[in-house]
Amino acid sequence: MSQVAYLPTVGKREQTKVANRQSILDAAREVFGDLGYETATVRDIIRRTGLAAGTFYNYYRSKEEVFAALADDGARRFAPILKSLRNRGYSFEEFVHRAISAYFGFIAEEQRTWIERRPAGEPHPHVRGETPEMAAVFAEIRDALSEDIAERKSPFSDPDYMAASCIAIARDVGDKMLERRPIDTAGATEFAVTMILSGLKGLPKAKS
Amino acid sequence: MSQVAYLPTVGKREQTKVANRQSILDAAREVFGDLGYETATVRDIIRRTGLAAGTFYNYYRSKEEVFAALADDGARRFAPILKSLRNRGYSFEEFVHRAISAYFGFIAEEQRTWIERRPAGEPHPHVRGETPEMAAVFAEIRDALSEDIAERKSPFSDPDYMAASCIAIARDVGDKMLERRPIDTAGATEFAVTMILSGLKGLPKAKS
Amino acid sequence: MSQVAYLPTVGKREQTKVANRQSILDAAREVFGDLGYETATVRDIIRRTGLAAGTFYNYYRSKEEVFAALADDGARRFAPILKSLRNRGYSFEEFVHRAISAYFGFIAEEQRTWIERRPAGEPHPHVRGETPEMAAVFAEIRDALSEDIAERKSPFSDPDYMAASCIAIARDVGDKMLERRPIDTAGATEFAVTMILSGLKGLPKAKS
Amino acid sequence: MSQVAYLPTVGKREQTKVANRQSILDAAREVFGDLGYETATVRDIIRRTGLAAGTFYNYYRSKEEVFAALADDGARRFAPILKSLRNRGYSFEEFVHRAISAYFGFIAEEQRTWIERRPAGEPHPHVRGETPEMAAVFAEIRDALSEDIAERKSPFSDPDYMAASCIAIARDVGDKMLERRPIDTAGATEFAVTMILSGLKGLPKAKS
DNA sequence: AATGAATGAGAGTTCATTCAT
DNA sequence: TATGAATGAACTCTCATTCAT
Repeated sequence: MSQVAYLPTVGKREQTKVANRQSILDAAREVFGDLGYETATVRDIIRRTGLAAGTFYNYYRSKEEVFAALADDGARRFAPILKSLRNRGYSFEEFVHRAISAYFGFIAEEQRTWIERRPAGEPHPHVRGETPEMAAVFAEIRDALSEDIAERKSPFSDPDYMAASCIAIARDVGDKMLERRPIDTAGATEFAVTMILSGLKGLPKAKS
Repeated sequence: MSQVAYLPTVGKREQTKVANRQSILDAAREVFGDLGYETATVRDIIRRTGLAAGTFYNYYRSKEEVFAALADDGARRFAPILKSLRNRGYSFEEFVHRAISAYFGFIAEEQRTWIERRPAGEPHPHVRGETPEMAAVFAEIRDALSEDIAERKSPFSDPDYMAASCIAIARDVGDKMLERRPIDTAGATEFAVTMILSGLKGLPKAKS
Repeated sequence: MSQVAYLPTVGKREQTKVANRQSILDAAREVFGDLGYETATVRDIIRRTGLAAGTFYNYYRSKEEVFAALADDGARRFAPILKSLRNRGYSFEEFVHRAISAYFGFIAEEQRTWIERRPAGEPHPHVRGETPEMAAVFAEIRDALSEDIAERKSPFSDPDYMAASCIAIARDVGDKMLERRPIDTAGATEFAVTMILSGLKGLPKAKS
Repeated sequence: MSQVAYLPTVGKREQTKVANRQSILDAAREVFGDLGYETATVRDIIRRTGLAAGTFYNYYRSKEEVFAALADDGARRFAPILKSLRNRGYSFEEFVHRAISAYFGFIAEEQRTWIERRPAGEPHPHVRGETPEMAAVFAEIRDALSEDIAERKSPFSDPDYMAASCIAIARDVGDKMLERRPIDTAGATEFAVTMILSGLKGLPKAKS
């Protein structure tokens, strides 16, 4: 009666469902970030959530599934940017610049939203401080770059090593960037792109 | 009884002690290689060893400790090479070349000794196909590079990003190198060094 | 609105109440048939029902209770036949014949209605392929027979063993009968009755 | 030193191992008897044992495996008797008599050793009061009988129903026998054999 | 020292049942 | 009355670690 007709009513049930799903995702992101994918357990996620053990399984069937959901989420949010990258007829230089810039922008934004407090002593060298979202987006960038390099019949030798190098620089400079305050995406982009492009220029041309 | 009295010998005890320690290390290396550090369990190591469960704890107190021992082992073997690098008055170019070359040589050798068969589908992007030794040596190289870059009052801006980039290239090109047959350390070195050096040259000079 | 006013009707509520109760019973019968009583879970029943989990508890308080309801149902349908058996002054031979015949007829009919597909490999010898209804009717027959034997001051020794034997034959021949195609109740009845009656005749008379 | 040389020494370890294995088997038998195979859980068994949860798995890998061990045990103890039955050239009458007698003897002995106190109210009609051993031995008898009947080109019709009947009588008279005090295996055997043999004699000859 | 069974914490998962909507 | 998400107990099983032998 007191409800405006054209607004879809959202019951309290619906609300808590959404809230729970979200809090599981949030908890999972934190746990994956803190512990790493392998070390993280479903129970860790649940605990951080305050929900009952069984509740987790109303939303996701396994650790893999939450992880995938998180990764998909990142990939989905990043998709439009990436798409714009793929379609236009950019020069290689332009492409690299935009890709790196987009990637750095994304992870900076991620980090900003999830200021995770990481205990000072790294529990183990293999644990990486990425959220699944970042990992997924990184994978997208990696694929885009590899593809672009492969497609362009690059004059340079060994596109495989080339792609690996570009990606390596992007990832590690990105990581370093996140450790600084304030986070300067423009500067990091500038650095990485320059490093990549002039690095590539120094390479010998492929034998024809 | 059957021992010749006047020759200083190692007692049976000592022998098996050494042998056991070694066989634990060997098993651990295989297991870490096959399963990754996180996924590997002490049980896995013991199983591959043929020893009793309790025996493990006579030598190492935990998975971490074997891992560290393995890493130390690698670092120790790599130390002389690295030392020679640090002491002489090489130019930066020379230094980079030698460092990368030494690193690639080391991991290629490692890999040759431990042809680990890794299941085709990477279960997760974060699992790396390195032995603890490689990881340790990588860390040494990283430190050496960072230090060298920092020390030289490099004319280039942002030594931190620079070091990160160099290291990133070294690691990822190294990884790719290991996937090829035959393993061509010279070629990979050539590539990585060129990429690094010409990349760095393209960077703007630091503001003075 | 669309209901004709002057006809006494069952409200929608009543209708769905009946329908729900029935669909729970149907689902339960299938589940018990497929999985066996012990293995079956309330969840299994609910799932096959399409109803919400909570709805089950508006009708039955537990698995035991649905089971009992199903059994009662069978017993109730069988009751008239059984009653006719108890009241008339049949000879023992006649009684046995009619009882067995009635039992076999009932279970054949049951089976016909609920062609349960049972997985080939019996997971365990104790799981029986009966519906609760069959079990209940079997219990009725067992009681009737025992009673009749006890009442008749049978000349034969050991009415307890006698009853057990008759019942055993009835049950197991009945089970076998259900496995054949076409189901031949007349033949099975013939066999079981003959076996029972001539078996009993061979027994020694009770000591007087 | 104080040990007699030709006696195999049994360490304390060995002793407790044997004792534990046995106490698991004993607990399992009780639990299966009380709860039935489906309802019984590994935890139930462990609990009755006083051992730690993990200890169970040092001996058996699953509920199935303990069950099988128990059944095998019964079958193994029964094997010699059964074998003597299969080999000799007994008449059918003689065969049946010996088989039933052996079966009743076995279950009486079982029961005597494991006077399980069963709560008065049967928790559920499907739960049978047999140990896995009895079940296994029953299966042996069933097979032997079926085989023998099938082999003899019996003049009687429908060997399948015949076997079912014989077995049914054996089982159910056996069950009843166990409920009486004192347990009279001779009497029960007499009854069952007579019932079976005279029952069979009454059957029509097979059509030739 | 080596052994290997015992231990008990804890992981993943399912289930009966409740209760706010 | 129907709904279905939340709950938490309980289950199976594995693991690191201890300790009597």
